[in-house]
Amino acid sequence: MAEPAELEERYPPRELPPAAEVTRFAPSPTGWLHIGGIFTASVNLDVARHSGGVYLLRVEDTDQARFEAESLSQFEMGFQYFGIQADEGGEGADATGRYGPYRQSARGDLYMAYVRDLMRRGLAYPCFETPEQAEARAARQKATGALPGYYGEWATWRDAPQDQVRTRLAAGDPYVVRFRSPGLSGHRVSFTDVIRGEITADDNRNDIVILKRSDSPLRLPTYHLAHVVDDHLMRVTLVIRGEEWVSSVPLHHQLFDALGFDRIRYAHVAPLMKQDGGSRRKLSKRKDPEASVGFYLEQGFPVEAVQYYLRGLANARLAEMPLGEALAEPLRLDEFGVAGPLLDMVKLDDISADFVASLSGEEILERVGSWADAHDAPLAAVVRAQRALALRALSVERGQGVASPRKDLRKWADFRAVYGYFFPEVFQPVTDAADPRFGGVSPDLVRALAKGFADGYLPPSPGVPWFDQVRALSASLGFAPSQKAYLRDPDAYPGSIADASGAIRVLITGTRKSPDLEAVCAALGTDEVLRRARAVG
RNA sequence: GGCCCCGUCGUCUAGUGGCCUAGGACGUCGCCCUCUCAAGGCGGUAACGCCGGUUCGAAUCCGGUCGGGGCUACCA
Repeated sequence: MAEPAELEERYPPRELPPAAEVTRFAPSPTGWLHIGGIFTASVNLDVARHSGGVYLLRVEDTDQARFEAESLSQFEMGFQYFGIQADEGGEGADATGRYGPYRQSARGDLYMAYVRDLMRRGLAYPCFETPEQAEARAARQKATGALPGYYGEWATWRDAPQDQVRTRLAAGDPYVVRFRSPGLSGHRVSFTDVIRGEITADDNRNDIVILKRSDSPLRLPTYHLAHVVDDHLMRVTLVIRGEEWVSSVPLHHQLFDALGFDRIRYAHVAPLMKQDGGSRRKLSKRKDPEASVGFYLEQGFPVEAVQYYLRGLANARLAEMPLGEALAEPLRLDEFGVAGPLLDMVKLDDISADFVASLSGEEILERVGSWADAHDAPLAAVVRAQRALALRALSVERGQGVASPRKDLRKWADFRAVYGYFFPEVFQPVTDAADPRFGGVSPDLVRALAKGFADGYLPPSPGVPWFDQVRALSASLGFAPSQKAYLRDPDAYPGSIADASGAIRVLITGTRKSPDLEAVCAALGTDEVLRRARAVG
């Protein structure tokens, strides 16, 4: 096993420009990433990139109980989708690199080297307290109003006689290793957080566990030791992590000091929140589907939209910029809000709709296609087989010369519902004249409208007011020429032009809500229009 | 309970003692456009948690209070 001095040489300081930051994102493999994780990872990446530094990914798999095997591939899918490419440690389990390994389960020897070092120097000690005893201790502390933790009179193994320790060791009794905290009760410490400024808090005086129980298959460190050892050895310069860690900083500083490492700067970012009844709470993967990165992939939210939204939450200034500019603009840590923002899916929808509306039909089709490949294979097949039709459908009220492009797509999962009827493979012809979708127009009139429309059908052509044929047909069947006219004297008409064209719309599209009928008919082609119009019996 | 952090429209926020009658964006409501939608145009709605203090003057400073969040694990 290596000595600390050798490790210093094995992992020397990086040769980087002065202002370059080495950042990292260190998720635990417990399923899909949390969307807040994507947020934090993006911030780390952004800071490293814009400072000319290095962004690395480290997998914190020290919790055997919560480990989920598929996490690693889900991480990769998530990072790939959001374009978060790590400079080091990014290629999953086999990641190699100058400062690796990048999975904590593969770094056992490193942690052990430092635990041994601390023990030799009397800064750590074995503790034979059983889980049951720990529970009893916590209960007694609670009952007597004492602060929880392993300290003072409660720290029974802190200064246990050497021979007692040796006996237990010889007997093979399981133990954990605890850090001998130098913290004094009532002692205050302060530090500067890059986002939150100066923070003063009680010093840590708890002898926390740094090495987990000796009877587990792998001898693993707790987060605290792993963080300090890893971020030092990987020569990280700025730890950007979730706010839940702020209160551990005094402890982490003690660990850095005890190990003889330089302290690292911290930036703690506020967590994404969720409205829950009258109050708010941390967005939770367990309770909130939108907390999981898998949700965004399944729904097919455009990455740019999600990133734009998230960046706007981080730096409000960026939310006021156009999307492209905001994505290129460096994030500024000192502009971060310190209170956790509510994740507003309505706002995200709005941003997404705007973004999709800025795309060309080709671009949309490209993205819908690759989304469907993974999440809706039948749709993928249709869209690829009918590329020309799909492009015609996506050119309806979209593309150059259109003043306000359609905003009916927010995410790729919407495509089937919003554009599905263009495709004969997806569309179900409406055959029943009494179908409720005709909205109160009598079956006889529906049949008359269908027949009249089909028999006299004039395909769209430039310069011809196509809709006039619908007006004429509508009028010939007694419908009012406008909604206003109808409302003035409802008894005089079977409905208005809106009802008549609505019925035709249902025949052609299966829904009362669709874009301009002429444009839809142009995209479908005459044969298909007539087939649909004649489907009703 | 202890420690830390935070408190401006429903949401994200602008605001750093007078430019604040508190601005913007999303939402929401209304009107217009209109063959239905998605949009678009125009207009409205809505906030400084509360109580004291400092000051000629406070959203901005101070104290208290209330509310919210985080941590308090052999989870990260």
